[in-house]
Amino acid sequence: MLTIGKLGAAAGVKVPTIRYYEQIGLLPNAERSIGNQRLYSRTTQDRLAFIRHARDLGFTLEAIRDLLGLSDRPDQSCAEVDSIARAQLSAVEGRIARLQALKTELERMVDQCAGGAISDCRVIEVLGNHAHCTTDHGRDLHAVSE
Amino acid sequence: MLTIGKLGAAAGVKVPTIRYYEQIGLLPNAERSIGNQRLYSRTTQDRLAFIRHARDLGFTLEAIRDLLGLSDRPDQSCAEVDSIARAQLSAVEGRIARLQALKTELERMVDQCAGGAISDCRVIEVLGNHAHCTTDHGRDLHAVSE
DNA sequence: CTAATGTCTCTAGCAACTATAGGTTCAAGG
DNA sequence: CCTTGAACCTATAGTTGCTAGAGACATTAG
Repeated sequence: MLTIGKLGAAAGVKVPTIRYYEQIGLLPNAERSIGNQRLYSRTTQDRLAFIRHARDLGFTLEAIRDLLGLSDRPDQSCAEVDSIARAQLSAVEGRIARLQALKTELERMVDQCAGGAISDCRVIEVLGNHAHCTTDHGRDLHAVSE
Repeated sequence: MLTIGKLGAAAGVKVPTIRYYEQIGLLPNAERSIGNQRLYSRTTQDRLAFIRHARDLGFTLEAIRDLLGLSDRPDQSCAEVDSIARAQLSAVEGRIARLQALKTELERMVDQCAGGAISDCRVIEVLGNHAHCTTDHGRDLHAVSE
């Protein structure tokens, strides 16, 4: 059995984050020692590693909750798992496309900066006027990963 | 003079967002009508357009605050403006690289899914074990744009 | 004049944590 | 055995950039 600190170190997750995951029900309520400290088994360590890895891949906690629920029913079809993963993939692809457009615009901006006074600054100029942009960079809502 | 609703429509910013910007000091306290409603001039409309555009390009509100402060001193060097823009560019570039790694991993995951039962599911398997990954996708903290 | 829409303030909520405060428990050293 | 310090506990508030709601006042169209 591991203490919360050891578990965190092992999984690469900070201690308050583990308590937070327990609080929102992603991790089961931990067993407690006589002195009321949390104790974790191998099973929980695996579960936390799963969560951590999925977070690294940009899945939301809600998606992870679903994936964990599905992984607890090993005899069912993995169609739903697949669809969650595909949704995540296409979210990532969309986000890349958006960022590419931003990158183009930002490059144009900084390339045009001649290093003079602010009154002539292209960056300020461009920011003040969207008509200077070549790409249709829209809004980038809902980041795929924190 | 525009009411807050007209201003929002003109700039593509929602009304509560405008009030929020005023609250955090990004926009000056608006003049008021006799009935205590906010009234906006052309100047404020430009300022809001600037903010909106910079947000679209992924600048944080803090960065925008700095840019606005700088743009109010037109006779100074634009070196600082340039450095903020370059920082944003490199943040975007880093983020693209990260997302490319995620994309690779997600594609591998979903490509390997044969559509069988969850017990054989590659997605669950890969998520449970980082050793299956080819790329070193780390953590993607601090999204460049919300 | 009335009804509908727009505006006002204030408060709370979202994701996914992180930080702080003030207290308890545990393991090691003297 | 006792003390010190690290690690743990709970509970609450803060982060970013908004968004949503409640309940009251202002404005405008018919």
